[in-house]
Amino acid sequence: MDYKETLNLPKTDFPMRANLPKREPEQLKHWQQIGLNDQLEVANQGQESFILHDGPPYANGHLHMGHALNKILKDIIVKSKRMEGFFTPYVPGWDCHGLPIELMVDKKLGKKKREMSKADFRRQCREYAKVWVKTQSEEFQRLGIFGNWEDPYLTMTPDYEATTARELARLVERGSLYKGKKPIHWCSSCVTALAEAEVEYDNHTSPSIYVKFPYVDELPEALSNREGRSISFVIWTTTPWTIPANLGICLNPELPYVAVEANGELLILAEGLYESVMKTLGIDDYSVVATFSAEFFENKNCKHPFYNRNSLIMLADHVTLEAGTGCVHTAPGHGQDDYLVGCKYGLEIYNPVDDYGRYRQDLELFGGMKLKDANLAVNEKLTEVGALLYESSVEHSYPHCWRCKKPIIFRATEQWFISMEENDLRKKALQEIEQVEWIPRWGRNRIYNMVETRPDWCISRQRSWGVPITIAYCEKCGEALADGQVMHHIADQFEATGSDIWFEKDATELLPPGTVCPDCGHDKFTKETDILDVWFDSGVSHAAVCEQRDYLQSPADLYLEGSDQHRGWFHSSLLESVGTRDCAPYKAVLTHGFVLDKDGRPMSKSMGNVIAPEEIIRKYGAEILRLWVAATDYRDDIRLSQETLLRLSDAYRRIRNTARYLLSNLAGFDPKTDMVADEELFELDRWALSRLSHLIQKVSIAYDKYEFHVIYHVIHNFCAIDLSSSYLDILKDRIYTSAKGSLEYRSARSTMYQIVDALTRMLAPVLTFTADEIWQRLPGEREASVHLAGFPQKNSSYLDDQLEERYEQLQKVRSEVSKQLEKARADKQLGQSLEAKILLDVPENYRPLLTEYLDLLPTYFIVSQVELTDNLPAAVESESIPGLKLQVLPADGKKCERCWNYTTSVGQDREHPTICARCVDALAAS
RNA sequence: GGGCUAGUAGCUCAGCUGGCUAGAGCACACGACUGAUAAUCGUGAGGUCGGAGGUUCAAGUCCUCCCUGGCCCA
Repeated sequence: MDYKETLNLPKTDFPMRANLPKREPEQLKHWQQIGLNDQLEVANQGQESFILHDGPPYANGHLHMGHALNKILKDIIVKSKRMEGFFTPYVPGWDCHGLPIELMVDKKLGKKKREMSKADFRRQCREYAKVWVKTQSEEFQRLGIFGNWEDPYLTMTPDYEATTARELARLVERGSLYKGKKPIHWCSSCVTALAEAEVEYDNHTSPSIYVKFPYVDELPEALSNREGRSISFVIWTTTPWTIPANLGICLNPELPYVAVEANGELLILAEGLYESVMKTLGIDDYSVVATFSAEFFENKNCKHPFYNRNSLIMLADHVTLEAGTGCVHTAPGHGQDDYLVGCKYGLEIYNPVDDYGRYRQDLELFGGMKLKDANLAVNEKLTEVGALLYESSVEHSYPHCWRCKKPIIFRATEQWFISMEENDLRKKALQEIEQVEWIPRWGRNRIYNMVETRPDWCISRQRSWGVPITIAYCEKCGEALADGQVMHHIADQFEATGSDIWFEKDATELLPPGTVCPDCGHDKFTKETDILDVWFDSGVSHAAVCEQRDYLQSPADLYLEGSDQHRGWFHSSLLESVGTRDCAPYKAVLTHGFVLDKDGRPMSKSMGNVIAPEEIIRKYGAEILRLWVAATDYRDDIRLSQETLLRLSDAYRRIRNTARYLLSNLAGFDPKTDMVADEELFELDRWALSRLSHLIQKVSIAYDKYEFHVIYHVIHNFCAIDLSSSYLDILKDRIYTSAKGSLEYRSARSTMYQIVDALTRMLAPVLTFTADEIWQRLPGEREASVHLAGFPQKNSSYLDDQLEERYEQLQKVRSEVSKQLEKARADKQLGQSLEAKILLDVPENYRPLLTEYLDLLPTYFIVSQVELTDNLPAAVESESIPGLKLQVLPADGKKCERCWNYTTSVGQDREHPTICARCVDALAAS
């Protein structure tokens, strides 16, 4: 007789190999057929909601790992919150305006653009953005991310643009908006102002010149005897073209300065620098004739080297001894520090440079000249007037345009600003930062420091693809009509057709009928041509999305983006919301780090170290990508390498196989009729359920704290240790050999059923595909998808610390037994552990426990017999359990053909002479 | 240069307020099984905890400096 046929061997059609790249698309299709997404969006409606507001990715290009990381994290959170019982609608969004799209379209259109109206050009941009929204949407969905993909938010839709314009109007109503002249990064090639984020620093070779500014004011006492002699301040600069805009010289109030006599004239520079400067200038013969503090010179004047005007001497902290002369050339229209100190001393924010990088026509000496040629011309002029002391070149880090890569300039132009001080915006924003929960905690400091010191927000962009700044100018007097009501009137028109209307109609049509200039009463207007900074667009999403959709709410429960968004979206959203509503748009902000390669370097095309999500999906499946997100502590930067992916595939297989094995032992199991009552469960099974309950607790806490890597480790360890190498291994004998109707069989199956059911639920937010695949094979009546189900019950009645404690002790002994078995195996004494009998000499502290569990020990150790004895001549003493001695002997009796245990009962039954008594009983019972 | 942040075995992570020979899983090596089988089980070998000082009876854990990275700014 083939007794194998009488065993309850594992049986399942759940495949061992996942073949995820092929299976996942099928599952996605199935979900679509059953309308899963729609069901999820309304699941738990009426319950407490949890709103994770999506930060919009930019609608350009395929997804990279950063996108994948971000959206998968969000997805895990949304799924877990939903399974906890929250109502969790999730509306994905896209950032659609802005320079990068504009430049891409620009490039695509080429010369055609010249014949195009602004409105037509914008339509092209809109189409371009649409294509990428669709592409990225598909790519996100391929990752198993659930959400309202049918109705996402786009910053370019009419309703959204209307909100954007309204939000601007609200700021105007609050008096936060002003037009100012300020030096900003300016790309003469792209003819646009650049945001700081649009500036890249790269090496650049610039001229390096030392220039004399003749001092024309009262002399300090130390030099009073030099009356009538030539005295000059020496400045150093790498931008000769800014000399025509020079209005002053800055000295550091803390530093001593010296007058150096050389070649019959006096030069003034910082004491800490004069020696090196003299060396540079090639002057050997010089002497210091006086030393004095900078204070004396404050508000005194030099003369501009070639213009008939003064250059004011000022004091400022930004002057250092790191380079130059300690006397800093100051052009308030061409530098940030220059601007600030210029404001302080009441200088004009003077900018003689036009949009195209040329001096204005009216500039004396250089009018109309391109800046390219200006450095040379200025140097010539300086030489001519005898002011140029030295000229060379220097390579240094210099700002470049992020798009065209050309060097940019700093130049003051008229711009619209949101004031940080008006309405106490800065102060209120800082207060609101304190109200928000920042995860990790240091995020608070990061954004706080930025808000504390940031300048006013320049929202003007001299571009086409964006929401217009809806301000008109009186044609007659030029006064700006920045009126909240008027702007709301315009915004209302955006609601229907979008902001394109601003570029299609003229001012009279757009403004409320009868609008006249409040200043001069004139009724003809021109439109502002600047558009809004895209950060303003996305910054209003709390108003355009969370407030507009009745199933959402603002402030949102959570914003979740990369840590760069402390300066980006978290920042702009905060300022916009505080500026209009006096409160932060989020209750909590979670940040993740950046995806780096195996060496901790950023991934970049030029480095050739990029791993694309698409590649991972194709090779391993989206599930492995999701597992990677879950397995790593994302609060810091996270690395991604091929090895990591291989390791994760292994881990995935481990989890999958554990589930598969559990399923395979549940064939034909019906929880309705086969479940064993808790009090009837075998002790080992109760142990397993206690372990499971602990796991559920840990996982629940980890989901709550967004610590997914803990979930991964804890579940993986549970599968590998508690289940695979312990519980399931020990259980094999029982589950395979016992009679189907027996309590021992049903107890084991009831337990495995609970375990696999709970595991599947806990895994669902992470292993979205696999969890549902398991779910479909689970016995019992259940929801159509695991994603419609809840997390496992936290059944604390299974928790039994004392039981676990006892089994922990047993486990220690088991481990010692394994070691001895291994030695016996190495000595070729045995193969299968069932061939062994174990003799134990147990120390006092273990004796009561092992005596109590003596009957279980063979099962627990997976050997045929265990005996406790103090007579062990050939025993080995354990290293980790003092006093424990073990000896491995061949098992008594014969091997049972059915259960493979060795026992003396084999041969006793006449009908079944090759099997043991226990198996005979089992056969009789089935 | 500034703000924030990180550096524990090949990989991913534990190590709380300083306290027993620094842990886990995976990978690796070796072995067993062939009734989880492109599985499963066991055993083993891997770390001067980025480096150097210091505080302490005692430091991966506290302090200082340095090195190497990351994000954001200048």
